[in-house]
Amino acid sequence: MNLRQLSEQLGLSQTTVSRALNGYPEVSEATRLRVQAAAKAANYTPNSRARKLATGRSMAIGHVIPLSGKEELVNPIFADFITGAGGVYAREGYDLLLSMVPLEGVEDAYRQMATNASVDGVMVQAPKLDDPRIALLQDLELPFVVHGRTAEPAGYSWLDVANARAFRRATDLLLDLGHRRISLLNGQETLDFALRRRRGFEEAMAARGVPVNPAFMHSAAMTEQYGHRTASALLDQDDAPTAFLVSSIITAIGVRRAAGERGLRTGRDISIICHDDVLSYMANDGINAPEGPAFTATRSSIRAAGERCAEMLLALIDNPSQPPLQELWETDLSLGRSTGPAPS
Amino acid sequence: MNLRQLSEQLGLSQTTVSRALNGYPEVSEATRLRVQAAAKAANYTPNSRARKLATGRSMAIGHVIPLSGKEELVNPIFADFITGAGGVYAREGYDLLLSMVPLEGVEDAYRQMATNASVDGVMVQAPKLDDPRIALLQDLELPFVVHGRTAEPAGYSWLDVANARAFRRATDLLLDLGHRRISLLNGQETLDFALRRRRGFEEAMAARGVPVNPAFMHSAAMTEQYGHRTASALLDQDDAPTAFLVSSIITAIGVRRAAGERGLRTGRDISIICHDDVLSYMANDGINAPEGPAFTATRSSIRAAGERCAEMLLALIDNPSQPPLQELWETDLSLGRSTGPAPS
DNA sequence: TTGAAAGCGTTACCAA
DNA sequence: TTGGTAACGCTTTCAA
Repeated sequence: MNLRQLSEQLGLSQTTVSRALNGYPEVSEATRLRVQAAAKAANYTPNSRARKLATGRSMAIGHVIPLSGKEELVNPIFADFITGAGGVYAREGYDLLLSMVPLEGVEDAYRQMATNASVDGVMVQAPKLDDPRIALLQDLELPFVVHGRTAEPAGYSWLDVANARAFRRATDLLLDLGHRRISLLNGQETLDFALRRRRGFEEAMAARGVPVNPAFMHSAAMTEQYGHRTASALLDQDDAPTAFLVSSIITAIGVRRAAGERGLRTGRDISIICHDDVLSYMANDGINAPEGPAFTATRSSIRAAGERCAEMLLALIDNPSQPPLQELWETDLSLGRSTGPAPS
Repeated sequence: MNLRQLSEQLGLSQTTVSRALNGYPEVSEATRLRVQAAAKAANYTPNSRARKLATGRSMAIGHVIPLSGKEELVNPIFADFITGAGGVYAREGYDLLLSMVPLEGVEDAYRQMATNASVDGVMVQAPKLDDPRIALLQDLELPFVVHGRTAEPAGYSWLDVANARAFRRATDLLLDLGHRRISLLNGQETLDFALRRRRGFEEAMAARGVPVNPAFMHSAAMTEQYGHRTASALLDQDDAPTAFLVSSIITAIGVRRAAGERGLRTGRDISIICHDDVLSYMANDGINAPEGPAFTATRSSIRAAGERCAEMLLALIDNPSQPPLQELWETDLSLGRSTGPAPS
C-alpha cells in the first residue's frame, strides 16, 4: 500500500493525504481524521526511501568511531554515550549510522557522509586539544556536536563536564585528608579532557603550596596494565604516594591490584579517587565493593550526556543558522571505601 | 553535479552514463573510460537516496542491541563483533544501522526495520536457547545471520564457536593438573552458549568419574561482582575449589580479587581458566599480568567472527534463495600464570 | 552499443 | 481547503 493507492481508495489527492498524515494545518479536521483512520486500517507506512529523496533529508545521524586499537567502542564511555543518544534518535525518528574505521580513515568517513549526504549530522567524541575533525566538519558544512571540547572551544556546539574543577575538588579533598604525596594517573594528554584534569590537579596542589613530584604524574591510554605497572613502580620506591588520582576506573583496577600485591589496603594504607564509575557494573559499583568511589562520570551521567548531545544536534539540524549550543556540566563528588585519611 | 548534468556534459544519455559507471557489460570500453574520467573530473557521486528509491534496496544492515541494563553494547563481545562486521559493510558499500532499544522493544525494532525496509538484513547476537527473534525474522522475511545458535540450530544461518568442546578441553586440562574440586562460574544459562559450556564441563567431569559438586556450579550475568561474591563464598568454605572455570574475563577479575583478599595466589593456590580474553587490553592480556590465560574467544577472533558473519549476511542478501550458511569454529587453548597444578 | 521514457513513492509549489 | 503536477535523481525496460 502506497500513497497513491491510499488516496485513490479515499477519493482524495495524494497531496491531501500526504498533508493530512504529516500534520499540515491547511487540511480540514474532518478529512484528517478520515485519512488517518484509513491509513491505520490499511496499515499504511510511507516509504522512507521515497520520502528521503523528496525531502533531501536522510533522517540519520552519523557516529564515527575511530579504531585506535586501544580505545574504540569497547571504551565504555562511547558505548554509554551512544546508548543515550540512540534513544533520542529513535524517539525523533532518526536512524543511527555507525561507522567504525581505522584512525587514519576517520576524515574520509566524514567526507563520504557529507558527499553522499547519508546523514543529516554527526556526533564527535573524545576531541583532542586541537582536533582536525572540527575544521573538517565546518568545512563540509555538516552539523555536528562535540562531546567534550577543544582548547579553543568557540564557534561550534559542545557539551562537556567541568573536568578541571572536578580534579581540583578531588585533589582538595585528598589534601584535606592529609595526603601530600599524591599521584596523578591521567589519560593521554593529547586528549583535551585529560589536560584539563591535569590542570585542575596542579592548580589545587599549587593553591596549597604542596609541590608536585613530576615522577608522580603519568599520562597514557587508560588500560588496567598502565595502572598496574605505574602504581607498582611508584609503590616500590621510598616516599611512595599515599594517594592516587586516577582518570579511569579501568586504570584504577590496576592500581588496586598493585596495592593488593603489596599487602596495602585501599582506604587505609593508600587512597584512590577515580574519575569515573562507568564500569560500575563490572567493577562492582566502584573499585572497592560494595561502596567504591564514584566520581564525576557515572554511567547514567554519560548516558544523559549522550541524550543531551543528541537533542542539541537535532535542534541544530532543524535550525542550522542558530548560534552554537554550549553546555558545561558540573559533577558530583562521592566517595567510598577506597579513600581515607593519609597514613601517619 | 548529478547524473543528468554529467550526461549532458558528455553528450550521452543518462542511461549510458549510468551503465558505464555501474559496470554493465553492454557499454563500449571507449565510452566507459570516457565516462569514468569525466565522472572523476567532475567529482560526481551518485545520490544514494535516489539510488535507493530506484533500486528498492537500502544498502544498510541493522544491528539491534537490547539494553538489558547489564549486558548491552558495553559487552565487549558486542563491540568487537560489530567492529569486525562494520569493516566488511563499509568495504561492500553498506551502512550499519545501530538500534539500541530496551529489551522489550527489540521485536518492534525488527518489525519496523522490516516494514519501512530501512535495512536489507539484520544481525542477531547472543541467542537464547529458543530465541523468539529467529521465528520473527523468518516471518518478516528479513535476511539474518546469528552469531551463536539456538538449541535447534536448523533452518537459518549462523556462526558459532564450539563452546562445549572448549569447556571439555579446559576441564580435561584442570583434571590433568590434578584438580578435583573445580568450580564453574557460567553465564546466564538461558543463553545458548552458556548451556553448551556447562555441558562440556559436565561431560569432561563425568568422563573421568569425578563428581560435580552442585554448589560449585553457578550461573549469572557475567559481572565482576558475581565473580567476587561467588568466589568469596566458595573459598571461605571447607573443601573450597582449587580451580575455577570462568565464562568471562570480567567475572574472572572478580574471582582473582576474592582470591587476593584471602592471600591466595593464582597459579599456585588456586587456578583460573577464563573463557575469553576479549578485555585483554583492559585486564592486561589476561587475568594475571603479563601472561594470563587466553582461552577461546580472543578479541581478534571475535572480530573475525563479525567479519565472517557480515560476509555471510551479504551473501544471503545477494541470493536469498540459497540454503542457510552454518559454520562451527574450533578454538585454541592457551594458558598463562593463572593456571597451575592442584595444591597438594 | 546507445537512448527514450517509464517508473520508484514521496513532497512541495502553484492554481483553483 | 483541495488538487494537479513537477520535482527528487537514479535504475531499468523496451526500442532502435
